Amino acid sequence: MRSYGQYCAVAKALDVIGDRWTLLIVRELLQGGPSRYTDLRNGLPGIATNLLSERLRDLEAAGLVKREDAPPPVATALFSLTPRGEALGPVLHELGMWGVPYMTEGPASRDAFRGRWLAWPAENFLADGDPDAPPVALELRVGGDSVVVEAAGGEIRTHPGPATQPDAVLTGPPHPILGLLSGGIDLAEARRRGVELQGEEGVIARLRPAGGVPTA
Amino acid sequence: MRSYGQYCAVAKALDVIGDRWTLLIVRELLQGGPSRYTDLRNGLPGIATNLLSERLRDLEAAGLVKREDAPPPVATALFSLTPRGEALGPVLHELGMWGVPYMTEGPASRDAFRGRWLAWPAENFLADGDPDAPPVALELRVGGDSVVVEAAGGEIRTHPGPATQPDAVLTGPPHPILGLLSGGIDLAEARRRGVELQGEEGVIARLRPAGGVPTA
DNA sequence: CCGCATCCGGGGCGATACTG
DNA sequence: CAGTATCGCCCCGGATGCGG
Repeated sequence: MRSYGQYCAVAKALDVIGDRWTLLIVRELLQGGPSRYTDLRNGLPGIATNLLSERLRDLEAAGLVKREDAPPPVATALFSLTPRGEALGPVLHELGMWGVPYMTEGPASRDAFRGRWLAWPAENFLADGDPDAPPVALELRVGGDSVVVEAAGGEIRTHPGPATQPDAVLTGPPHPILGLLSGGIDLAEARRRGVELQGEEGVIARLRPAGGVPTA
Repeated sequence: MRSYGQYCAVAKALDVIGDRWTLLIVRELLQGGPSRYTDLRNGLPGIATNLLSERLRDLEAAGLVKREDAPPPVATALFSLTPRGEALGPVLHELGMWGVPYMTEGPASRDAFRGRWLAWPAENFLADGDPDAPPVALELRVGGDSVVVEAAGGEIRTHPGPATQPDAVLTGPPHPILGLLSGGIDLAEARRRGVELQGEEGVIARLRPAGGVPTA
């Protein structure tokens, strides 16, 4: 990308990751770990193939991504983040948190969706209402893939699913699940809109203790 | 900007602030407070006037910026951030911190510079080495404007200068000042490269206690 | 099938000129 | 001072081709 020509940390950062699609590629690698070209293409609906390959080359040249030849059984290239690339985690976290309000308005007509993208709304809306209780895991299973939300000791963590032993599983379309997490609708209303809950119902109550949005 | 068409918090955020120059305009408003058009133009060397006005319109439409008619003595429009715009503070902070390493390599030949841009390197490299001592203020005066770095109770804060009663003032070209802050060069070498120190020399020692880069 | 390279149309961007 | 107007260019998007 064309440099801003400013001796400023923010401008220099944008010189490196300001190109279109670049941060979304980093998002994929952060959430999915080492990935094949096709995995990335699949996680980035809408990207043109030439842009993906060009960005990967740029990111490699900038030292954020490294390309490895996979071990024998796979025999294909794997892209993964270098430490410098992983250091973008906090940036993406803050950016995602800032963007969560745009999701509560519902998806635009033709928006693509992946279940793992619920990680940011989950971290934003949920809290561990009972820090002294044993850890619980809630799996959100939407549109073919899933995120696991874990609450332990007052902390909320998310990582790509599926979970080995989830205490509860929510299945259904993205918008009512989001409404349930944010407190905009209750469980009965969510069920009416296609959400199914397996496992302990108490998990939901623990993660959304106030019945509203905490720390808004 | 063209939407990514993804129902993801990060993608939605980039739909709003992913356009070129947009985050740098927010940077100016965050650091400088309510600003006139010309102030923004001055703080954003390299931007085309049509882009600045177009971005300001977009930002206003998105609810991140509000335009106010200034009080009588000034009689010109002032642009300032809404709460939603100010909520980008943590994003810019993380982005700036991530970009600091690109500044230690020195400015490119034709890079523009403003003293306040030293805020991020200062927050990154400095620490309060003596939390129990009374607060101190260090002013960095570079290229016509300045930042104030305050250390109090173990915390480092920065805000646009000048300071009312600085305990020390560093004046000089950006690169050796940065080298001094980062620990890459010592005070004697910095002086050789055009840096001048007024006030208490001990302030420098307190802010760079280990003589190296803390929490690297 | 995977991982690109190439080609081409359209629009965002950059620089300058111009206006109230 | 605070923008608007204009124009060339390059980045981006979409489609297709192609070697391993």
